[in-house]
Amino acid sequence: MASTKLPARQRLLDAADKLFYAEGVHTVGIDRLIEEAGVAKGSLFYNFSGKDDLVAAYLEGRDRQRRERIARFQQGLGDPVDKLLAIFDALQETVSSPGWRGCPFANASAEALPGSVEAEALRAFRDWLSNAMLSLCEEAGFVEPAGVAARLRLLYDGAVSNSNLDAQPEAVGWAKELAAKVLHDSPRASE
Amino acid sequence: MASTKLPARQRLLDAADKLFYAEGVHTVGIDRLIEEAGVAKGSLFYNFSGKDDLVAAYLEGRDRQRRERIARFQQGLGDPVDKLLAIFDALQETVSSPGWRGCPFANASAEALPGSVEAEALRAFRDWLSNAMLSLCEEAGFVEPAGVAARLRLLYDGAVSNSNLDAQPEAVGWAKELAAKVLHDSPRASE
DNA sequence: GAAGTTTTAGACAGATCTGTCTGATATGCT
DNA sequence: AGCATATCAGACAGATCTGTCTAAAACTTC
Repeated sequence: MASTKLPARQRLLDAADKLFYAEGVHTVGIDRLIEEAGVAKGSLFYNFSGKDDLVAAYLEGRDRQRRERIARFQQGLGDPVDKLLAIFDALQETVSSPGWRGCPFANASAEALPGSVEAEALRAFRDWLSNAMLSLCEEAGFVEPAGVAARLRLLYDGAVSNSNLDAQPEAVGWAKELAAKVLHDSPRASE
Repeated sequence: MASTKLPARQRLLDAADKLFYAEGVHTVGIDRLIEEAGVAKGSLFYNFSGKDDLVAAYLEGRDRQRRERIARFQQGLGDPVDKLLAIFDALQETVSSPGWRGCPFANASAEALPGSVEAEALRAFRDWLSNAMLSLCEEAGFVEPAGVAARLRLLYDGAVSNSNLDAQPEAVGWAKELAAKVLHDSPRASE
């Protein structure tokens, strides 16, 4: 047999990532999780302070994953406009991956109370992406970087929402196309 | 005192509309509902077959509301392009209303199973809106009506998502602006 | 091999939530 | 008045879910 018996903590994280995303953090209970992970209930509470803690860890993992994916697509690009468009390429990969079921942060916090770990994770990722877009728009020398960034954000959100709800992966392509148009048409200060 | 003591069914619908939207269909339990409505628990099950039935009724009401709002903004307009843009005006009103907390259908079905009343309600509204947009794009004589409609849908979804998650009501204005650009730039068959 | 850490299986407590049931009471119609 | 419908208050059942606890076993590390 394989010698790769991962520690309980890791198996729980794997099970959480799979089940929480596929079925929802509220829907999946502790019993389902430990069964999927193949660990005892006690191990969950030994490694995590509770379900919320595991949910937070799951969302942190997704957050890190997304940032890394975007960074990977931006690697080697110098032009900030190219970097902005690369964000849509990263999204294309995200929504094309098997089992795509929409933004994990939005799903988890859809009916969560403000201040919950779910709501905080959503906010953290959104703020990071918004700031990243804004910085690139400033770097690109747009006269109104905030306005350009906001429009890109709108297209990004639309693509996420649309690709999920209508199961249309092409949505990201349309969004990128419109984003390119916005970037092309927006006035830039002469350098 | 006022003689306007509404029947239990109506008071339950009012309470459901308020609480389900504000706090989520999963978060709000039966006890909260009957307390808010000021009815006995028995009355809930006398008028509805169960919580799901009440959820369905709540979502049906929201669906009707949205369609009526769109119809109201389209009233008197002849040009299909104007009617398409009027959809964004209706959305502007929607997201500007106090207590806006995002699309009720998306919220309710965020973690719902496929086939649930929540998922069905979401699908019903989405299909209706997509078809309405497509019909108007055809009527307007676009060479590729489906592509134009899909792009408008993307902008609509982006505006909904963005206005909620970032609390930016201006998002709808940007979406309408981009929609106008799409409608203006898309090729139309000569009539 | 001894000591400390990690994991196991599962019973159990405590909270919560949907839905049922009862029996009395109110309301509206004829 | 009389009868069907609608509503009331609340106890109760049954399911589910998070988290605790226990006592033994396995694994690590020195």
